[in-house]
Amino acid sequence: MCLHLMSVHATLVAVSDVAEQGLVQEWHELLARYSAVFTTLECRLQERHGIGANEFEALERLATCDFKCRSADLTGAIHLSQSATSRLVARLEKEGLVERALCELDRRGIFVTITDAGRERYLAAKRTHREVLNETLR
Amino acid sequence: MCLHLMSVHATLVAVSDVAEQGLVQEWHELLARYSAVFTTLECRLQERHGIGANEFEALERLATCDFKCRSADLTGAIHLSQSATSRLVARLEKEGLVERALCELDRRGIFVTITDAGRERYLAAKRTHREVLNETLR
DNA sequence: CGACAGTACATGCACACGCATCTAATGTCT
DNA sequence: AGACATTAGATGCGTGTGCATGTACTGTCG
Repeated sequence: MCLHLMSVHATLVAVSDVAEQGLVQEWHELLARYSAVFTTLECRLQERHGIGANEFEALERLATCDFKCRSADLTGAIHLSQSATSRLVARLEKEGLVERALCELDRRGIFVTITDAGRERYLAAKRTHREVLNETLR
Repeated sequence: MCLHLMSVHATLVAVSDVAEQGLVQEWHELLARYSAVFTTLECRLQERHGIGANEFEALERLATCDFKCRSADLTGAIHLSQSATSRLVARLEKEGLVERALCELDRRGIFVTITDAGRERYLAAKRTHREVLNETLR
């Protein structure tokens, strides 16, 4: 009776342990995968086009979605904090790849628009980006 | 004839575009997934146990693999540069969670071993860690 | 043995990040 | 209209990171 309960308990523990191990393994694979892709992207985009992986994501967003892109929208698209996005936009602006425009309806917000130079840089970097994804995702 | 070639070309472009879009989408999902898990881990591990997600990975590695854990082994296990690993170990040591021991055979290297306090901290944090994985991985 | 390349880890440096906070503008409630 | 909470974005600050380099040690070759 007591043994019976113990074995049930042991089985349950074993089952949850197995499930847990699977979860941990999944996380480690996710981490390794992410890490490999991101590092390679960062490296190759930087050396060929002078922009980081996050900068590229922002440019891509701006190049494809074009209108109604407020700073807050970018924060949602790329996975960064609001402050990091703000500085990211500042960097891109300093490089002349984007422009900040006041939003007349809500003068607290700003519109971020991509410049011609930004679009050009994006199109060039896009090839490298896809190339890296091809190499590193499976 | 010319039209025929053009349509073949157009089809090939379309096919490769579709494949490319799939790859991009896969990358965005990977990024979003990683970001959600890591951020939550970082946040909850920090507030409950005073360690970051990378610190936890290092402790887990040390707690389970125990012997022959050189600093370089850690660099391989967690996805950080050699210098970041060095500082990570320094932080853990300052908190009394690990110890650095000289390696007699090769006096350039060091062995990193987990302390009792470190193992205790790890076991406590492990629950939180698994909990977060359960919540955020699907 | 002595010089010289290679390896393991530490460290100076610049920089990107998140958190907390600030500023300016908007909405809301009386 | 005036006071107060809320929101968008900027910024000071502390910290973690990668790159380049430094330091100590090992291995090899003449």
